[in-house]
Amino acid sequence: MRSAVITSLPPQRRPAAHAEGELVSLILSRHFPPDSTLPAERELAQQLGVTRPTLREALQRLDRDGWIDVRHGKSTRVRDIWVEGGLNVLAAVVRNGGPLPARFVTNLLEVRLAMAPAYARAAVHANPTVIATLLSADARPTQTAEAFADFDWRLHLALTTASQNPVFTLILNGFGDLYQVMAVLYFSAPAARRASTLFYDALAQAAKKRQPERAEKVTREAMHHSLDYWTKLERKTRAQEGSR
Amino acid sequence: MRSAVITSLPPQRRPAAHAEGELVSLILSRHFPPDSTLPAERELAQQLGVTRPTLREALQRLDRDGWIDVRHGKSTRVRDIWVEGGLNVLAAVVRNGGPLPARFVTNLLEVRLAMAPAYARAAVHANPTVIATLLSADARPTQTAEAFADFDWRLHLALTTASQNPVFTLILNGFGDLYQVMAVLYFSAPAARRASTLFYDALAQAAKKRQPERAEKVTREAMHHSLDYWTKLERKTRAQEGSR
DNA sequence: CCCCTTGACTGGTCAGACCTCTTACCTGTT
DNA sequence: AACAGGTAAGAGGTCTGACCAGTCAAGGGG
Repeated sequence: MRSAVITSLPPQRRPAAHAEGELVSLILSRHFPPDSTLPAERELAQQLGVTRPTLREALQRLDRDGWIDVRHGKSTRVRDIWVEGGLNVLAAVVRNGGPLPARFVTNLLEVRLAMAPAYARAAVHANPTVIATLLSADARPTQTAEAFADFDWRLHLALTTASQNPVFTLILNGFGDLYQVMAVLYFSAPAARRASTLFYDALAQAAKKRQPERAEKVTREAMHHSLDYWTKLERKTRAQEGSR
Repeated sequence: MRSAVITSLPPQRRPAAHAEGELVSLILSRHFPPDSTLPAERELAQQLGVTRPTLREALQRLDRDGWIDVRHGKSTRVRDIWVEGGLNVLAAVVRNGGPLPARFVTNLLEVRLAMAPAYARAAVHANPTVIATLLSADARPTQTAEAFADFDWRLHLALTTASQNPVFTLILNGFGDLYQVMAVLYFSAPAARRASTLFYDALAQAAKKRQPERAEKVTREAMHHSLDYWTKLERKTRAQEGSR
């Protein structure tokens, strides 16, 4: 790309992406604290080195995600994302390497623990064969963390779809990007892979026998188990470095 | 506002809002079916009666919400929102009066049933006094559907905040707009208001006595009850009109 | 036959002008 | 002195038309 001589320049975000990323960073770093007000667009555009139309495209996206509140006539206000934001902020924070809440992964696992049993049950109730097929022996992931992460994600997505409740799918989509990242971490532990394999077996059984309640139960146990596992692992890690 | 002489003109959306709304409608009506491709921006802008920069702002927002997939060089693709969309599509669909999935409210109530017990428990565990205060007698809503809807929404929001798990809050924010709309409908039934009052009492008790498990239990029962109630009501309505 | 060039098509960005809404301040009236 | 109205500054919203930059497939050279 470009003159191909200069090789190792950073990815070089395009202007709009640059502006957006920069703003997110500035907000996360509290350079623009919540409830403060952003500089006027003309000025801000100049500061970020983009033109106003470009800046505005970025602002529109940020507004939609809940980072800011732009309204005609008034000056743009910075919102408190953790209070007023939408699910998209998660992905954005991760993309920009911002500081996630300390127990962030735990939080995600808690939410999953709350939802997964419900959609697993509904899925087995409404569409057991699809689940059974997906969990059949030959579709199982190989023994690598990446393969497991991918399979696990697809499984949950399939479960929400099969559950006939699109809201579950929409919520899950909000996690998307991070799920895989954190899942690779999680599945890098052999014990985690073993535990999940057992879960898949149990769920496959429940699906084959068309037992929604059983599916709900095994899912809850599995989600609970992974949450516990992560909590312990986190405690251990924190103890041995004492960071952040 | 304005010359104040002409009174009943439709709200008259501004160009950007118009373009966005129009596109959403066209997608929902399958004029632009999922996985199809949108006309080029220059052409589309002309068709919608806006200029390209304006159209692009709308496109950026739609992209962020998961309606479309715009990528440099390729032509913009329409996504299947119910599969690839984010939580924001809910609000957008409602705003544009699109056809919601048939059992839509039921779906929302199911999700709430899955999550509310979890965050109620966490909230009472981490922050019982806040909950108790919020539920104290003098803060209770008056006997109108609107007051109940508002109070109920604020309660759930407060619970997620107090739960110390921001992910719950972010998810809930995604519902926001619709929650209130559907809640007013729900609470227009006196029986629903009575049931919720009992739930508030029980939750207040659990908070005062610092019993997370009890909070979880009463919340689950209450959510279950409202789901059942709605399901029956829906069945009745459907039976007597046989519409859609 | 394959590779690479090239051009047409699509989105991305720029520039600066002008429109519209919000607000606070400054009038003139009561 | 208090209030209603007008007014202008400053913010976002939109328009114009030109040019930049990816993508992909058709066509020409090795």
